[in-house]
Amino acid sequence: MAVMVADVNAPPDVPPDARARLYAAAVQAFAAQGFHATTTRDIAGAAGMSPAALYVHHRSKEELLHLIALGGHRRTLALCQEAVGAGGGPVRALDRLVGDFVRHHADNPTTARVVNYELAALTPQHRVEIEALRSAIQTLVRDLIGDGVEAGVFATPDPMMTAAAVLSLGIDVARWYDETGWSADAVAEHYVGLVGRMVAAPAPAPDLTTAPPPAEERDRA
Amino acid sequence: MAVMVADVNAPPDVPPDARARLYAAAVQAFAAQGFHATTTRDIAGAAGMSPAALYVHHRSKEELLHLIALGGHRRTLALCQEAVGAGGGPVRALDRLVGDFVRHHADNPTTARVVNYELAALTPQHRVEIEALRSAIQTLVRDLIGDGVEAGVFATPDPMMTAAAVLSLGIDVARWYDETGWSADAVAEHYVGLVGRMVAAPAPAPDLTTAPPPAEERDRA
DNA sequence: CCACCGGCTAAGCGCTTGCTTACTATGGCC
DNA sequence: GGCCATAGTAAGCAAGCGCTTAGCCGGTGG
Repeated sequence: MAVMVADVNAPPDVPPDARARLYAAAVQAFAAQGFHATTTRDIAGAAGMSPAALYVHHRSKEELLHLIALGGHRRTLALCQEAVGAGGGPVRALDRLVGDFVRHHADNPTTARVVNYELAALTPQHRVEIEALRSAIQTLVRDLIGDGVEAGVFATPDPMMTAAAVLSLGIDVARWYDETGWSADAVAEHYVGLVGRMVAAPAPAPDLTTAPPPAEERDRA
Repeated sequence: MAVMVADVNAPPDVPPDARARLYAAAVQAFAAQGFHATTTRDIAGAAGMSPAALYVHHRSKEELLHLIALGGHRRTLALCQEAVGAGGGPVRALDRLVGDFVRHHADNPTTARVVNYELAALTPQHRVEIEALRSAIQTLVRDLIGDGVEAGVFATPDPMMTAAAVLSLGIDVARWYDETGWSADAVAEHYVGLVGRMVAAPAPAPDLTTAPPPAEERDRA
């Protein structure tokens, strides 16, 4: 039991030592091989300890996964909230959200992979908790895009689907980022541009007395 | 459940019976719980057979995964090749590729999840083989976008990154599609629009004697 | 009628798993 | 020094794992 700090989320714990080492080793192992392919011996060994040491600092292997997922989701949600809360209107908020979201996933692809692809291994209760955080993130992005459309600065036929696409773009970066040599900033910047074009309103609106065309007027051939 | 095949590629075998049932059960189980959390008993049981029956029709659990991954990737590659080979120029080809790619991943999210998220469980040799197919798909999309940029019908600062984004959009659909009530066609159509806007050249080119501005002229605020 | 053969299974082998137990070493405090 | 709490370990348990073995069963050809 030991310290039992009520665990804020991860290793801001008293000794930044063994517990944090186990946490870090679990992140690496879960990301590299998946939760179920990782043994408690793997984790303890990578942290330089005997198999039983894991249970001195953590209740179970699943609790480690829960800790990682919780911390990761809280950080992502906070990042999104800051982007939206900083003001400046939907355009600036979406730019910042996409930039920060992508940069975060490129800078932390290992954690992000665990956070996004290992959730099936959580207990039902923990799953529900994490799913609520994911839902909050999704709602935030949906509302941001919806607000922009209402304000006339974005144009997209279905804001919910577009929100799904924006989140997809960001999350999936973690899957392939470290196979590339690209810098996190370069990818983030590029993605801000892509999303900006995706949702751009057709014209800067020189005339809004007459009803604007409902988007979808792009000429392709 | 019983048969549930619907898969074109994998079991072109003599009896479309036990072998195909095991294959289908493996797809379901790998997608739902992951490869390592799935036991050979799970698969055989879901196929209505005893544990040992799996080994009458397949060499190992990993061979089943390999079969699934191979079939899935071949189908996706073929779909991309058809879109590009159908002619009509880069714009039409990209429209078709995105539409078909997204529709395929929405119609077969279960297979697609295995195909994209369980590759770490393959043996190194099988991994290499699958990675070659993925690389072919990626090259195809990169070249298509690159060609469009050269032809002046697309504009994007980094075609390789944009290709990564396009593939991300399509692949990630499989992760969330069946939590939604959206139709595959609706998602596909929407995504064709999103990608079209992402890569659209700035103007339909009414005047090409003067050099066109090198993209990035979007007014935001 | 029988020998055969492929599909299928009951039983189980050797090994690994997550986790527990019983114990030792260490260091601060009276 | 005596004491206890804490961090850590060696050993091991019950359960479950992938896969094999030996043999049954029913249909088919001679």
